Amino acid sequence: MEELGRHVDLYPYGYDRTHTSCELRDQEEALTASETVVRYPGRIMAKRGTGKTLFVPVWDGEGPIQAYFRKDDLGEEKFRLISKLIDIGDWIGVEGTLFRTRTGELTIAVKDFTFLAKAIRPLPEKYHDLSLENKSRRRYLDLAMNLESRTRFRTRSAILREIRSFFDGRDFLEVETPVLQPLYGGATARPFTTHHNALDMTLYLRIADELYLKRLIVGGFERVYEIAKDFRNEGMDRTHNPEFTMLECYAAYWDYHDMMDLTEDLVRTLAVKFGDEGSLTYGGHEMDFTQPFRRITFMGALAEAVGRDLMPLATDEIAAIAGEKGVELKPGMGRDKILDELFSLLVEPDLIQPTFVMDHPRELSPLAKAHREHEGLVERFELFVAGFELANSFSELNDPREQRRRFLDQKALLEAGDDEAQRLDEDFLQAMEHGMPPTGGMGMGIDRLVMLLVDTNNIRDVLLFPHMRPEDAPGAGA
RNA sequence: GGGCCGUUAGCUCAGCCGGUAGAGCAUCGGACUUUUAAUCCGAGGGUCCCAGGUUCGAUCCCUGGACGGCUCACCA
Repeated sequence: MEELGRHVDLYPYGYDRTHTSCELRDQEEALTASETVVRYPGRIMAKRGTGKTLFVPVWDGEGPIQAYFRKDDLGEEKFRLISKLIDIGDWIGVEGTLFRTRTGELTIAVKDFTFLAKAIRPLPEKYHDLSLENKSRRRYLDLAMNLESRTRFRTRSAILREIRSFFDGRDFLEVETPVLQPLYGGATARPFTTHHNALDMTLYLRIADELYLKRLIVGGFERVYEIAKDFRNEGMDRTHNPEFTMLECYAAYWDYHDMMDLTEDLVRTLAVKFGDEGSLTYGGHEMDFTQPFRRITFMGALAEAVGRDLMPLATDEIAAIAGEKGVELKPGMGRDKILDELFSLLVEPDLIQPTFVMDHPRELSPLAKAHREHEGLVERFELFVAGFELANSFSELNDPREQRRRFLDQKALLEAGDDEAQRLDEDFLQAMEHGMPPTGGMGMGIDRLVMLLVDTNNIRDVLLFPHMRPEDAPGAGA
């Protein structure tokens, strides 16, 4: 290091690149014929010396190009410096002409080279994958070592770009609403809590965007969407990270049927773009998105699974059936909660092909509008794919009087000890009292969507920096 | 939060019945002028996750803790 540092600048300020690795490959013929001198920067990923020559694969953002150092070309001193002092992991720029070795590898015959950044820690070993923990904890190493990993995250980016283009093309306005909220709402979940010093007040990290986006509908924006991080203070596992990305969209004058058409259109568009002609393989399941998505009702699917219509039954009768089917009944579970558990157990696992489940029981959906025909139900749908919920949508409740009653019901649940019950948001109610047009709304979990499209069963594979406990936790070893 | 499994060199991993530890890659020294996981010769590198306990002796057995993986519960 010291010896090297005396000779050259190890951390210069830039490098004038003439070609990327892709461009070198694409323009090989012309560049080789004209013996053009190219300048190519990247990271050294291996080092193979044969005495008075040295072969060094140099990777840029897209892939490798081999650099070839030859003593006769560089001179005794420079060749010695290079072959001794460059290491795997270093960033260098090489200048020279393009040729193919006799084994057919596209290679730059190096005339000159510069360090761009000297690595003082080694890259991990290249024959085995990093452990899952190290991949997640030190994503930079995963990305440095695995082209598939880079590709997966590029795909995630492309999916988000496609979603934005989909909504932009349908006159939806992309907006940003607060992450820090004095009151959280729009979903049932425990929040992260923080504190604003100057105002000396408690603030919450949002668990959903819903109530702010609806305020915008009240304000007169007819179509809005937001792609944003939400935060939920719940357990972490293969499909849950404390912060995750959610898409929410709202359209004035729409009901949940309109929203269902939009959702189907969006998901099909993505499946066509990122799948194999509109079909996707996920966890060994083959799914076809080209056909119209199946549409079933919540109670209808349950009736089929149980063998009888549960709608007319009283709570204790439903509880008895649920108990028989293996639902773990807890005290305080209402009728709709039991139905929901029964549905999760009996119906959801079989919803592999894209399926809309419609018209849910009312209690589970405090922000959805009552069903226009069926007492006790709301106008809601969930989209299931590969057995998990991908999207959730309502004809949004826009009657402020009814909304207040629903909030009061939730408040009663809260006081009864349900710490996930929704809070009464007076400011939101006041907005709604000014009049919210009939509105359709939809939310979609983007991380799960990406998991589906890239066929992985671990959310950490689609999050660049998934949440991990600190390696050196306070109190470790105590 | 519960259950099961794991934590050993920079990385990926072996380590038998309790006797103070190994491989490959990486690193360092040497040989080699077209290599592809280059090859060949040689060397260095360890708080065996942490704290207790049992034992003449613990990487190994026991207890507790930390972190990780799978899984169940909760949730998206």
